[in-house]
Amino acid sequence: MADVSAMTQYEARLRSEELRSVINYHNRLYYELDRPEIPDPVYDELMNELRAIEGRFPELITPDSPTQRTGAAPLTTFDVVEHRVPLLSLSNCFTEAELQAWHRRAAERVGSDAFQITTEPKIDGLAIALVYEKGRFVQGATRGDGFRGENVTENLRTITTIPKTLTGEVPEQFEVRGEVYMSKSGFELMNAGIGEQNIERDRQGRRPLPLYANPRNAAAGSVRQKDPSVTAGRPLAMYIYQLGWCDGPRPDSHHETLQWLAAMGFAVNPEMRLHPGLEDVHKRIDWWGQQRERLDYDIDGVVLKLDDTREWDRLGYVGREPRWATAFKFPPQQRTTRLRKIEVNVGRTGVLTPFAVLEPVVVGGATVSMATLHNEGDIRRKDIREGDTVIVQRAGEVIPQVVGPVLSLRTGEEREWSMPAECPACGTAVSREESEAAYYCPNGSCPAQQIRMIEHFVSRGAMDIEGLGERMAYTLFDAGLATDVAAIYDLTADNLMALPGIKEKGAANLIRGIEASKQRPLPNVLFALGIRHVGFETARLLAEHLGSLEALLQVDAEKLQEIGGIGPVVAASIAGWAQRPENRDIVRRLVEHGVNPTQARAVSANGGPLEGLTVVVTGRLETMSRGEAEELIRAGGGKVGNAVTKGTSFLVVGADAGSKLVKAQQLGTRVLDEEAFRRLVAGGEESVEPPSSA
DNA sequence: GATCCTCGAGTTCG
DNA sequence: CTCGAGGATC
Repeated sequence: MADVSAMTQYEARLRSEELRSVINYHNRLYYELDRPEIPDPVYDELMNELRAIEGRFPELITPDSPTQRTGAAPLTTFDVVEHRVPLLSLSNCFTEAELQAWHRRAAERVGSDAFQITTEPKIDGLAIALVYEKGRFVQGATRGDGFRGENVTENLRTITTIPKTLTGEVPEQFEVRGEVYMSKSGFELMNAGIGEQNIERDRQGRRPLPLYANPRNAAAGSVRQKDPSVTAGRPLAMYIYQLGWCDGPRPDSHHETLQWLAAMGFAVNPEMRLHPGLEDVHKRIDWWGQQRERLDYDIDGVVLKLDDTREWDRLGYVGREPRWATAFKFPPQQRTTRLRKIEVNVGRTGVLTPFAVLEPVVVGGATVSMATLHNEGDIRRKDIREGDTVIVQRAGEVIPQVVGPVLSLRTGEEREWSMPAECPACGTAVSREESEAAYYCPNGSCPAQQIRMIEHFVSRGAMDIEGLGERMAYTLFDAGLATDVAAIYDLTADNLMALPGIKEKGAANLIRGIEASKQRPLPNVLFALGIRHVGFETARLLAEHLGSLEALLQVDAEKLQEIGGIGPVVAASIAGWAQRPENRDIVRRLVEHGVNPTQARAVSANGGPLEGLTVVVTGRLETMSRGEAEELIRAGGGKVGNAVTKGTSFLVVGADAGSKLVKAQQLGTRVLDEEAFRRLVAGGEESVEPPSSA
């Protein structure tokens, strides 16, 4: 978002005009066509910027500004329903300070800060109002613009969690409000189903059906189907969160109201809580921030309401937003920012990888300033240009990713990008194999590649040299002390102390780390050499075949192919590497320096509890590290898998598990938690537990 | 020859 | 985590 506080009035006017037209455009896509082009948080951000500008320059507010409405005009294909009491929106809080400010304002009007508050997860679905007469469901409508919505009664009748008739004593006429949503698992299944239909359609030469981007869009699209039988086939559900209007007496508190509604037969979210004060609310919000991925529905925040409904009238409204409620919004997982330029990174194999240099932006709690763009083809496909406003998200909550440009914000100043003709590190002309996606720097002595090679050599899983990381690798290379990986073993304490920032102790530590690395197992050493196509797995196979480091100098491409898992390409790569004089020299010097790989422990013959099983680990484990878990699997005679496939025996799942867990559920793969996994490894689950074990 | 699976390589932030 | 590509398998 642009810095509004620094804008001149003239800039603000231009920007607000631009934002208004962009937002109106997206409103139309979203509300009328149900085909949003940008994700909700991005839309929210545009709205926030416009609000910020209008807040600072109120004279710029126009009657047609999207901030002056709560939605868009309803679709014409459904009958219009006038809401007897409008469905308004909630104010938002993004920080603790904003939340406290809301609480303080409420406390002033209540005359005390000792009031109870309810919280419930804010489900990302669509708001719906249901009208009941004499205990029967008679009408359901979307929120629309808050005053008038669409009559979608027939479609809502197909949702099983919406009661058609109520039980017990109920008011003559009343309205309830809630959220219609689609579960995450239901959404995955539905999209998978559409995917299968599309394969069939493709065979028949028909156009594919559109996939829904997320559960929210899927829910909205499903409720607004012309044919109720289509809606009936969609996995929709509804939670009621409020009593609208009511002909008759109603409870004096929000939590009692919800209990009352639940007794009538409505589905009420079981996660609703009553809190004595704001401190307790904070705890619940923090908890939700941690746990929200575990829910089977998307939430984008937590809704707070004063529990005492008699206060609601006294507190009233600010504009369109009630003072007695607010929504605490979680930091968005997607944001927009400006893509300043595209630069190129050189990998250890010479692969050139473009990455985006971004205007720093906070996404999901971390400041993102760079993101990989994979390769030139990907940039073309997504039509990403330098200067674009782009949507950034964190894949799997961690790795920043550029989703794509916001086309509607193009100014015409953006520049298309293509791979430079020369390597940015050494200036050598780049090349690309016809069939491959990546460009390479063909210069083996390119400094960037050499540094990456050293980083790889010393990294965890390879020689694992303590005290030698990315930074030190650069320092050594820069000082001419690490011309190749074998040169590391020529280092002396005196050499090191001549370098800036290294004193006696640091030098001694590093020398000790280098010394210790000489005893790494053979697979690690082979992996460390950085031979193309030889990752850790292939290095293990190779180690079993070779038996020693020296044997690498005698390899033969034909022989290598006899090893299961090694084909012609990998064999040629290994043999080619071993043939080159500079590589032979490295191996010889390593051996001379006493790099004496201990042979890999023979794969435990049999009898292990995991014999013949492939195990995949995902999520954050509580009592062991990822590496320890993998060690346990191997020790038990099992194989460590990277991805969940139908060959996977079971999945060990920790906290915040992501796509792997979803995949396992789809495939019906057995899922174990840490506890069960430990039991299995410890002695097999069938084994009889001795009575003494507690 | 097509398809499924596994592996390799590059990836960001704190 | 994601993509691309190599290897195994039918």
